[in-house]
Amino acid sequence: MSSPLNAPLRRIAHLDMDAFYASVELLRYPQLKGLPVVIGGGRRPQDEALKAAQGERPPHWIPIADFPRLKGYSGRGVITTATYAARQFGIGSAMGLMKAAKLCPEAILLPVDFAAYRHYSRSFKAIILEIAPLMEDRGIDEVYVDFTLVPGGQREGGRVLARLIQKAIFDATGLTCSVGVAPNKLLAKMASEFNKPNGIAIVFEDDLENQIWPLACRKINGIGPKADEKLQQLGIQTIAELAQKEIDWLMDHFGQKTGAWMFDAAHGIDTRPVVLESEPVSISRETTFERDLHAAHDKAELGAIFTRLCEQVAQDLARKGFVGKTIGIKLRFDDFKSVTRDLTLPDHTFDAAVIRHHAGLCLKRVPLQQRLRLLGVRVGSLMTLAEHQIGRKNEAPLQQLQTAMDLTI
DNA sequence: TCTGGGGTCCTAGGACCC
DNA sequence: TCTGGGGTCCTAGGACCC
Repeated sequence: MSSPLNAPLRRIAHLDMDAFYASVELLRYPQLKGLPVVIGGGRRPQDEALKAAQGERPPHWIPIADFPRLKGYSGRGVITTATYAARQFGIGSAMGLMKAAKLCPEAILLPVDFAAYRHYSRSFKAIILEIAPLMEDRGIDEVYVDFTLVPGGQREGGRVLARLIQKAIFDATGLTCSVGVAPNKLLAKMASEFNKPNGIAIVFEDDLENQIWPLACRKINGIGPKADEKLQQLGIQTIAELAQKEIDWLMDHFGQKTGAWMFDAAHGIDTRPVVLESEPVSISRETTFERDLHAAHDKAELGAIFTRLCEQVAQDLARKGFVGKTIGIKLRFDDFKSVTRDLTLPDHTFDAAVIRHHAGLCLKRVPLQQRLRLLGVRVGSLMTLAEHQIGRKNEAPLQQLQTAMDLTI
């Protein structure tokens, strides 16, 4: 390495809460410890019924087998997460609730409670920020933290600071997490999976061949099912095998950008910084219907849902202080194929009626013979309301300036 | 009885401008 | 006078992630 002698090693941590939703629920209902518990549902009438079904049982509990008897039942819920005890039965996230009910009828079903998870999410992130100020938010249960210049961040390669953060989070919330510390985000993310739950893993540059190369390519954040399948067809299973390929070969098979990225990833190279703040690119709302709807036959119902989605997006924009000028829709048909349409306005907006009107124009561009299972509304090309207002103030002088220049030319 | 919701980023073609 | 390339915006689809 050509870095100056006294320069500290770059030490990036990835912290991942252990079984976050399930752990929060177990904090609230310790009686459920050790039992198969499934968290899911997520469809409004059902969730209401689920909460109403509490009766003699503690809040909102029912065996999953009772689920189909709930008012508003549509059978369309999926599992968001399952406890280890439930996983023993073969239940996994994204599985349909009915399939889970077959696998383990006595499993306890809890409704998803995002407000509670957000509360714990804010708590653990606030604790990290007190200890290490350079944190990147990666969703409700994950963060990256730059340990490089934090006091103690270099001790034992980051292990000492990782332990301190784990303890602070556990003391304040009762929740455990797993931490990986490595020279960059890519490796830290992989390392945080090494010793789950409540574990710490430290990776140095020299550990690449021993610790990273034996892993499946799928373990690289960014290689999903499709890329993995293609790699397998090319005879590549492990990261070691990926690392043996020439960059040109990878670019030929996966494109310039992806090929070069794969080459770097396989060699443990990742120069992405820890990003402290970022602004949203788009805001959307979508919903899967309780039953498939037909554009003509269910016109009124569909129209009401469409309008509600637009109003929700408009509210979200206003609440977060954004305006957008690309209005888009998403449809999913009964065969699960989806299409999108969008259009860009001359000016930004957060007006529900404007969004509704242009979303409606988008909808007119889609043939609607097939039944629909999902409808979504999105607003993109965002800017903050504040920026937008400044822009408007400058509009008049700018036009004057342009006119003046036209005259000059 | 299949398959939620909210995001980001990339690609690729066409329009349009210089 | 067809001949070229670069840049940006728009739109549609898809992979991937939490």
